[in-house]
Amino acid sequence: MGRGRTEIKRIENPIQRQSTFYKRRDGLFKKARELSVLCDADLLLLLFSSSGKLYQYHSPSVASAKELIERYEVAAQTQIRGDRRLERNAEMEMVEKLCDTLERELRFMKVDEGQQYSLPDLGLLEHNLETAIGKVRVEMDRKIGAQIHKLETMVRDRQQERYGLCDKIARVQTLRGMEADGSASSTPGLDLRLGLN
Amino acid sequence: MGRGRTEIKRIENPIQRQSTFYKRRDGLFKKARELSVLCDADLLLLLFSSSGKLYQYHSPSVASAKELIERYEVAAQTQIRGDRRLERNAEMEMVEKLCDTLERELRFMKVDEGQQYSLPDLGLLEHNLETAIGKVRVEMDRKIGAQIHKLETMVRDRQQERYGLCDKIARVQTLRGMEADGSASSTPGLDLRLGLN
DNA sequence: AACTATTTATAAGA
DNA sequence: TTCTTATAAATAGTT
Repeated sequence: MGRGRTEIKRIENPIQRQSTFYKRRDGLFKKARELSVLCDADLLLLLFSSSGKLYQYHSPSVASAKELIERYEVAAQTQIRGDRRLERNAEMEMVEKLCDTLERELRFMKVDEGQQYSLPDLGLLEHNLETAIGKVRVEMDRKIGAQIHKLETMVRDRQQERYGLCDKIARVQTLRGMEADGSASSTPGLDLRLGLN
Repeated sequence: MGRGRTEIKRIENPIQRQSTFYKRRDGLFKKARELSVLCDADLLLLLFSSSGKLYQYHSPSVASAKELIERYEVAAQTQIRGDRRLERNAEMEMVEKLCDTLERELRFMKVDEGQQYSLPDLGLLEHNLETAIGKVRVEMDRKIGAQIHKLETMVRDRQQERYGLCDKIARVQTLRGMEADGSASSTPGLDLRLGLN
C-alpha cells in the first residue's frame, strides 16, 4: 500500500524503520481487534520492537494476556500430539485423555443405568488414574529440580567470576602495601545503589 | 475493503463468520510477518477461533512461542511495577534485579581495576543473592504444591461421582438377584476403548 | 477456492 | 511525530 511496491525485507534506515513500525503496529492492532470482534475469536498479540519495548493487545473478551497464554499452553500440547517431543508431555496428556474417557464412560453408564460395566472395571480406571497422577508428580518434581539446578549454576558462575575479581583486588592491594585499612568494612554507596534493604 | 463498508461487530451468520475468519486470519498473519521482517521486531500471535481451535504465528527470529511468552512475562512484570499484585512476584523480580545489578557492578569494577569496592561488599552481594534464591525455591515449592492439590481435588471429585454410580449399579443388581455372576471380573471392551495397556 | 469492485492501509512527501 | 495523498493491498459479496 502506499506509493510504490514494498519489498518485504528489513528496512535498513532506522528512521524509516521506526516510522514504519508505528504505522504497521497500529494497523496490525486494528486488524486484530476487528478479527476478534467480527468473528468472536480470542486473540493475544505480543510485539517487541527492535529496541526491546513491549506492546501487547488482547481481545476484549479475555481478562488478561496470562489467561490466553494458559489456554495456549493447554492447546499447544494437544496440537503436538504425534510429534517426537510428545514423550516429555505424555503423562500430562494421559491424565487429560483419562479424564475425558472417564467422563464419556460415566455419561454412557448413566444412560444405560449400570448394565454395561462392572465394579472391577471402574476399579481399574481408578487405579490407572492414580498411576498417572503419580507420574505427573514425578515429572513436576523433575522440572522443578531442573529449574533449581539452572539457578544454582547461574549463582556458581557469578561466584566464580567474583572470586576471580577478588584475586585481582587482593593482588593490587598487596602491591600497594597497607595504606587503606579503615575503608574495607563498609561502602554505603553500594548498598544504596543495590537497594537491598 | 471489499464491496460495501463493514461495520465492526460480531457477524451473526456462522457461514459468513467462518469465511471472514479465514480471510482475515490469513491477512493478519501476513501483516504480522511483514511487520516482524520489515522492522526487525519479535512477535507472537495466538488466535482461538470461536470453536476453540488454536492458530499461532511467531516471527522467524524466535525459536518458539514459549520463548516469547517467557520474554513477555519478564517485560510485563517490569511494566506493572507499582501494581498491587507485584508482591506475589517480588522474589522473582528481586533475583533478576540482583543479577542485573551484580553484572553492572562487576563490569564497573573491571573498568576501575578493583579500587571501588571491598571484599565485604562482595560478600554481602553473595549473601543477598543466596537469600533470594532460597525465597525463589520456597515460592516454587508453593506453586507445585498448589498444582498437586488441584489435581488431587480433581481425582477426588471423579471418585465421588464414580462411587455414586457404583451404589446405583449395586442397587440394580440387588433388585435383579444374582443371575449375572461370571461377567463381573473382566470387560475387554472397556479396556480397548480406554487404550490403557 | 476464485473473482473483482471497493474499501482500507500505508509509503512517501510535506 | 502528525497529516495528506497517491497508490498498493485486503477483502465483502458473489460465483
